[in-house]
Amino acid sequence: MADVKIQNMNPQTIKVACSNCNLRELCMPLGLSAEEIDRLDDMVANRRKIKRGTALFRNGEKFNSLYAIRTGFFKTCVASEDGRDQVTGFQMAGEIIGLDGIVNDHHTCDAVALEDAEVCVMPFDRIEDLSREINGLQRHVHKIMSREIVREHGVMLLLGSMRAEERLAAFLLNLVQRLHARGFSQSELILRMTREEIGSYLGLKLETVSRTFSKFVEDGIVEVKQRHVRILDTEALSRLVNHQNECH
Amino acid sequence: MADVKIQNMNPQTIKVACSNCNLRELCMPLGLSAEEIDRLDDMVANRRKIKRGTALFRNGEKFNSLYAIRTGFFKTCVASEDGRDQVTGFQMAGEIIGLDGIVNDHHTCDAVALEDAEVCVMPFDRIEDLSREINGLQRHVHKIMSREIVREHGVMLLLGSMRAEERLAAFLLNLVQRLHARGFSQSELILRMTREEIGSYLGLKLETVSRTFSKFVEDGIVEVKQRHVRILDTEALSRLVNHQNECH
DNA sequence: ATTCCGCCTTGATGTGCATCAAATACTGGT
DNA sequence: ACCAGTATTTGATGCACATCAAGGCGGAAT
Repeated sequence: MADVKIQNMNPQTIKVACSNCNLRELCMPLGLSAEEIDRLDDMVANRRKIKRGTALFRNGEKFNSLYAIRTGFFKTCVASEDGRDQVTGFQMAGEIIGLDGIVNDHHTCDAVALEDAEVCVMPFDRIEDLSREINGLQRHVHKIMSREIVREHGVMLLLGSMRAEERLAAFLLNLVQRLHARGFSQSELILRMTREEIGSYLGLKLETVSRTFSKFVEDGIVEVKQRHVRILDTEALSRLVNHQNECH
Repeated sequence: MADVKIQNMNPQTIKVACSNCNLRELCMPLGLSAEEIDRLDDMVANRRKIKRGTALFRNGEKFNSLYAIRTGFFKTCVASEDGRDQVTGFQMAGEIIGLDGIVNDHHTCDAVALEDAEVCVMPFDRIEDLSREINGLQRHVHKIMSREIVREHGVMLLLGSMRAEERLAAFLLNLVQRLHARGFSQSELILRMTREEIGSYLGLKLETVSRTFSKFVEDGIVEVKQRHVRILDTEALSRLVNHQNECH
C-alpha cells in the first residue's frame, strides 16, 4: 500500500497512464474496461512535445504511428504538386491524427501544431496487435477511421454546395461544439488559426473570411476581437447552415 | 482429382469463391495467401443485385455490412438538412462501400447504382472476427479505410482550390486511371453519371460541366459524344491539373 | 417510325467571391 | 518599450461561375 502510494506520487508514473488521462472519455480508451485500459498503456510508446509552428509529421515521411493529442491544437494540410495547399482539418485534444499514413506507409499530409502541443505516440503495429486481442479496441479503431470519413463527407458538402456565410457558420458551430465536449464554453472560443488557414479549410480567401466575420458582427450574431470570438446567437448560425437555400 | 474437376465445373461453386473472383487483385483478398483467401469466402454472406437507379443502402438505414462491388457502378451522396445534396464519390468494381456506417451503426449517405450492379455482402462483424485471425486481412481493412481518407483529402483539395477546368481534368484522369487498372482503355471511357452528378461531385453546376467539356473539345484535348469520352491529350489534362497556377 | 421525356448544349445576364491595394492592429523578439 | 514582421480589415474592381432561358439530341416505350 505504501509502495503504491509512493509510485502514484511520482509524477512520471502518473502521467504516462491512459487510465489516469483526463481525455480517456474522448480518446482511444473510450468504452473499454478498466482492465483493458491498463493494457493500452503498453500501446503508448512515449510522449512527444511539439512546438508551435513545427510539424508532428510531414508529407512523404515514413508512417509508423498514430498520435493522440493530449494538449494543443493542430492543422493537417495537403499540397498539390504545383504548390497550392489545402487545410484538411483542425484537430484538438483527444483526437487522433496520422490515419492518412496507413495506406501507403508514408504520410500524405502535414500535421502542424498551431500552439505548443503534446501527443501520445502509438506505434501502429502495436495498435494492430492489441486490437486483435481487445475487441473493443478493434471496434474503436474502426470507428475512429469511419468518423474521419464521415467528417470529410461533411466538408465535401460544405465545399461543394455552401456559400461563404454558411461555410463560416458551419465552421464556428463545429468548433464550439467540439470545444464544449471538452468542457469549454458553448459560446466563446479562441481561434488558434489565422484567417488564411480558416479560408484554406473553407475554400475561401482570407479577405472573404474577414469580411464574413465583419458581416456576422454587423448582424449581431457574434462578437469578434481578433481571434477571440463570442457567439451571441447560435440559432442564427444554425439557420444560416440549414435553411439558407430553402427559399429556392 | 475427378471430384475436384466436377466441383469446379459447377458454376455455383465457382462463382461464390473469392479465390475464383477475377477482382481478387483489386478487392479484399489483396496480398493474402491462397489459404487465407479460401477463408474469406466465409466472410461473404451472399450476393446482391442492384437495379440501375436503386439504392444499395440509404442515409439512416442500419449498418450491418460492407459491400464489395463485383460489377456495376455506384455513386454515394450525402444530403444536408435543407435538401441540397453532394455526390461524395463514384465507385466501381473491386471497390468497397459502406465504411461511413461503422461509426454510428447507421449509414450517413446513400449508395445508388448508376447501372445494374452486383455486390458481395460482407457482414461487418464477420470481417472483424476474421481480421483478428488473419493479420493480412486486418491490415488490408485498415488500408482500405485509410485510402478512402486520403482520397477525400484529394477531393477537398480539388473543391477548395481548383478552377472548373482543373476539376474536370482531375476527374477524367482519375476515372480513366481506375478503369485502366481494371483492364479498360487508358484513353476511352463511358461516363455512367449525368452532367449534374459530375457537377455535384466537382462542386459545379451542370452547365459549367457541359461548357468545360466543350472547351476541352475545342482545344483538341478530348472528343465527347454524349457520355462517350475519348481522351486525345492526356498530357494536356495533367498540365491543367498540376501547372495551372504556376504563373502566379 | 413516332412521340415523349430526360439529358445535354449554348447563349445572355447576374453575382459572389477573388484579386489588387493600402492602411491599421497586433505579436514576438531584443 | 520599441521595432520589424505578420495578421487583419476594408475598399475598389474584375472575373469565373451561377442563373435564367431556349432549343436540340437521343433513348425508351408504344
